[in-house]
Amino acid sequence: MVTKGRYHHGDLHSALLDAAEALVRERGADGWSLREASARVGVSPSASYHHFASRDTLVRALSERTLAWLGERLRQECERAPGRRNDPQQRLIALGRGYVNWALEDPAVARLVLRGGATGPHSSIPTHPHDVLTAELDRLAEAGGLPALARPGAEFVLWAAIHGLAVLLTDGLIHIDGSRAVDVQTERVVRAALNGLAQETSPAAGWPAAHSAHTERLARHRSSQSTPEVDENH
Amino acid sequence: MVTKGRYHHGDLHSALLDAAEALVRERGADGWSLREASARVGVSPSASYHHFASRDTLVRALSERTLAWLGERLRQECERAPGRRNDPQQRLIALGRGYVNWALEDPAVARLVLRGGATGPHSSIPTHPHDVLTAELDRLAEAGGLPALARPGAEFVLWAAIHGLAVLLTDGLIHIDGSRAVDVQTERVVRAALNGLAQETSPAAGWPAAHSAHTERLARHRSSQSTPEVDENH
DNA sequence: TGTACATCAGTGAACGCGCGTTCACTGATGTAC
DNA sequence: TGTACATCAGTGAACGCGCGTTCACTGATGTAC
Repeated sequence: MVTKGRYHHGDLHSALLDAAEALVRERGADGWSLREASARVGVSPSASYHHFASRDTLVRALSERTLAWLGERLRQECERAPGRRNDPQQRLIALGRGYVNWALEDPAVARLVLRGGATGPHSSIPTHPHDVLTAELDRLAEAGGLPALARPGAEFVLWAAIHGLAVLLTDGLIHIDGSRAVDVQTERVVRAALNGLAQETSPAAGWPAAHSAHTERLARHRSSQSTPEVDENH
Repeated sequence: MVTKGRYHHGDLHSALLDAAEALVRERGADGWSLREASARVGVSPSASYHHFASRDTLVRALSERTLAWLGERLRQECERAPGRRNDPQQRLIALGRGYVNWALEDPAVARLVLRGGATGPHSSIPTHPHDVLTAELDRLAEAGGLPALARPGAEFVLWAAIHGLAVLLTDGLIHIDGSRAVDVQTERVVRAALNGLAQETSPAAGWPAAHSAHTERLARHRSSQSTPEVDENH
């Protein structure tokens, strides 16, 4: 894609996202400006306002693009998991590793994305990481690896464990040397959570009580499509 | 403590920490400035430089003060845990609840503190939350609630689970309505992790592989005290 | 007890900076006829 | 195929802002004699 010397850039939207992503990697989640991103693309700062309403909008768009990419990656990692008959536990371990390894490979971007709040109210990310997790837990439950009474809300237990490990590592509160050791630790965390859940003998009181912001957004989005006149978030 | 009209403030150091803490609560972890904190105390911006080398130093000091306070609070919550004979599992559930509830009660400060990195290289926090956790796990292991082979590194599994839940909640990625439901979810997470760990039948390969930044700092600090000439972090 | 003086903890003005965003504008593109 | 013109996607200057930090200074404190 040749863009040299052209007055119209061609794809400034993606180019700005790319530049912002690179800046996040170089300078940290907050250590960059809209002006820098524009300059890097070779465009005046005001040009970005034809593509993003504000700096914040750009950040959110980057967050969503990354989440969609990550969701797809995690889905693939589950498919590639070892073990005959597509062992659902191995798939979940692969998912956890994918999440944690991504966070360590791209810590600054991960901090930006996982910090959350940055996700827009109407995002509809095709393959959200959270959706991949719930699907894999459904698969485990169907295969008998998780009692039916333990299934509701299990995604929040597992997500907490995996997410916690990921952010403790990217924020430098825990150090683990070597990617092999990281995998071992991730597997331990996932196994402990799954085995602990599998041992539950009574359903959690008052369930379901927790909701993922992503799922809530989806629900709101769908209901606003069927009955647009009650959509409070236009 | 009357400070009105005095040229010398008396305790500007703590006053600045207090002001910064209040500003974090009002405007978020990053939405405030050294100048604002000084103004709130009623002092010129430059006065703060007699007490903190930079804005960053102030942030770190606030972080450490809060961690010390939290550690002490968690220790007390463990003591107050229900169950006869000081049931070590109940104590760990109380610890988890203390951590998560604190994060929800004071989300902006929690984000600042838990983001980490903000803790100085030579901090020696008297009762660090991480120390409380390891002590409680030791107690559980001694009481027979955790096989000896599962003990090494168990703190990282549990910490990941609790920390993950706390940050997912404060960052708004998960919503739970009502503090009772939060307690239920926290208990579920802690129980799952502990029960999963208790089921382990072989020690994790290559253990110990993980280190908490806090523990590392302590070790470095101690060795630098005994042999100050090899301290690389003066 | 009184005084000289070093030290400590403030002041206030200034530095240089880069930021997000707006505005009137203009060059390029693409479509209708 | 050629032309008129609406629309789109840029420019560049300016706005107002608050920031962290430094500097020469001064008022208050406390200690030695």
